[in-house]
Amino acid sequence: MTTLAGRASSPTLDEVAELAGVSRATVSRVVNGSPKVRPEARRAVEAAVAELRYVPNRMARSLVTRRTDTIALVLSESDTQVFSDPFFARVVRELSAALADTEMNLVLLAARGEREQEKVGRYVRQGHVDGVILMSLHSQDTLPRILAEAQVPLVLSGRPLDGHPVCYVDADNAGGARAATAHLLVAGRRRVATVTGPRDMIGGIDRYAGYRTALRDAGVAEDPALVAEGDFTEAGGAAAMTALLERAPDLDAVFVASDPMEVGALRVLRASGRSVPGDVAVVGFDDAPVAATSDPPLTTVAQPLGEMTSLMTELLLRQVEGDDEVRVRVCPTRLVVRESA
Amino acid sequence: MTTLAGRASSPTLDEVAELAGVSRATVSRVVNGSPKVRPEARRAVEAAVAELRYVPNRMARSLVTRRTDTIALVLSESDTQVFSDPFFARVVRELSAALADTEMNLVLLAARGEREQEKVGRYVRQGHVDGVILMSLHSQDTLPRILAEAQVPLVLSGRPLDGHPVCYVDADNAGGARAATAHLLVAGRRRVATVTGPRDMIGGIDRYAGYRTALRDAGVAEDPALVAEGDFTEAGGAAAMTALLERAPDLDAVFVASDPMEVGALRVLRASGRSVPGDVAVVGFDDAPVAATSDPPLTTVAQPLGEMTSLMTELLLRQVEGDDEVRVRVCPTRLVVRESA
DNA sequence: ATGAAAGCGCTAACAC
DNA sequence: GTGTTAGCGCTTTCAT
Repeated sequence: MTTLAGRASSPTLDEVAELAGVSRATVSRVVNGSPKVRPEARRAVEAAVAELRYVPNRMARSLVTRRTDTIALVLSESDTQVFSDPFFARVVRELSAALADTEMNLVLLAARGEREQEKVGRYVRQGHVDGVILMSLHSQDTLPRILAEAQVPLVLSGRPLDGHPVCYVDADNAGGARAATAHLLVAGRRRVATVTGPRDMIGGIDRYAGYRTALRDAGVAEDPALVAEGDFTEAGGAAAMTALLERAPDLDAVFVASDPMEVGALRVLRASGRSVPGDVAVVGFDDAPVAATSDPPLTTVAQPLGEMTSLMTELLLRQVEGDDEVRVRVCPTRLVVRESA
Repeated sequence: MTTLAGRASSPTLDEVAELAGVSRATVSRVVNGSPKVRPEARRAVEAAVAELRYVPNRMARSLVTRRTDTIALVLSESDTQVFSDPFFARVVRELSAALADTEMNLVLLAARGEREQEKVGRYVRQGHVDGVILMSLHSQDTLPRILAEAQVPLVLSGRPLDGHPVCYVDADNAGGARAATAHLLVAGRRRVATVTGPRDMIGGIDRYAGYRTALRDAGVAEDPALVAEGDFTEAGGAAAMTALLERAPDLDAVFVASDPMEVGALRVLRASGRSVPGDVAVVGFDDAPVAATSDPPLTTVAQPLGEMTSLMTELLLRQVEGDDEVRVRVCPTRLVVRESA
């Protein structure tokens, strides 16, 4: 009992060493799993550790190892609520899964607005984390630059808009959009519209580019009346679809550049009396399996989110281990045909 | 240029001291804003800090101060996606707002499943944070106990189900539900149904209790056919509403225990051909301002989320400063009448 | 007002 | 295999 008496502050390595009758170094070896320790001594140390409920002081350890064993997922946005986005929820889940077997910890940092972004930058520069995975959503974001200058291992989720030479993992958004659009054209659709994402997000840009490529490939001229910009939200998708129906009532297909927007677009489409996919064929970009709940299941472009997140952690951990190389990965997307359009 | 030559590792206090021509101690004083330093020396130090881009090493500082200046918001859940919940998004926003003027940092820790919960427990015990705000959603959660035993400053969001003597901030869920139900009864509604939350969440329990209290106050017997359990999601609300309409087609009012559920319930209600609030009056519990987007605006019970989060940080920071007292706050909820039911 | 010096708790050579 | 020792970068008495 006396050993736990002064429980004001937690026990140190020395106290464990004394109780176990060995030196600090040996305790350290046991705690860090070094094999060069006699089983006998090891047991004594383990007993002492258990009795004192010893937990190593991270600050002391990090001060010498220069490692914190934690990485940050930072979410940079101007004002919108990333958190409500099921896509983001999935990324978090996949990331913690990827780190589950590691002894790496994952912390989330939210940076809305300039002040918070600077706070996050400071946090990172002070050495709280070994590396960061950055989800920066809009082009005018300053955080990518701040973090790049902080000299901290960094992996971007999504290709940076400014073409900065930085490590990133992206989905083949253009390829997926192209495949989706081509699928509609091949099925005989002649008036293929699109609900795009915002022009300042890489996903919106690339998916629109893919749509255009498919049209060009098929020798179809682009009709501005068939293009409406959305904002990746359900409401935005509904608004864009409404605009499309007004401008081009004869459209017979639509490629919707995101999941939530697809839900909104479908609602408007059905409310207008059109049947799906009878009158209008729809292909959506499946960020997260939201569409799976829509009825009936539609053809979608699937993102390999699991693969992407494990690649991001791999690339990041490599940098943490000292790899200087700037690596880039673009994961293939694939068209999942769920009905005959 | 030579001063930035070896930019491999960041500059230390000594380097700044040498460049400024003062001692480490003085640099430390300047960096920490001590007033006991000659303006002249201060300027020299500031110049050196700027030139070297000096940033204090947090680990070294924390090792001696025993403070990290960061608190964690930990989200404990078994499997559901808290992240998709707009309520949670609002809490995060309010919390960072409350800490914006502080030099406290906020990190989010997601703990899904037992393994991650233990990882979070370890993270906290190792001294990475000065305190934690815990959003534990289900009753069988082990994290509250783990953290309580970790001796770390702790504030729960929501009253703990097991009545453990711990600091927490809660909304007056029972009072709000009671007011909502009473409002419906006073308006002359005779068949007041309810869509409850889960039985293992404090919010679900307390709001159901409030509903029952209101019935008892009015001398109305509770009818099991008028009670359906939801899961706080939109889909769950829709399912519960469907069940209610089947079991009690004559219901003329319903108290819905959460925002997303209200959206689902309204959809079902309207699809059934009933007018709202003509045929069926609806009052929902407004966790986040989702209902504001529903049409028409309905009467709701509003939670003072801003007040709650600032109370949580206040209570937590007090503990960090050494306050032992176990304090508890229950914030009043208020009925916002938006239409004549 | 400033500097010298003593640690904070830990890891990592280095000797034995 | 184990102990001794020297720091990691910082704050904080204590003299001056």
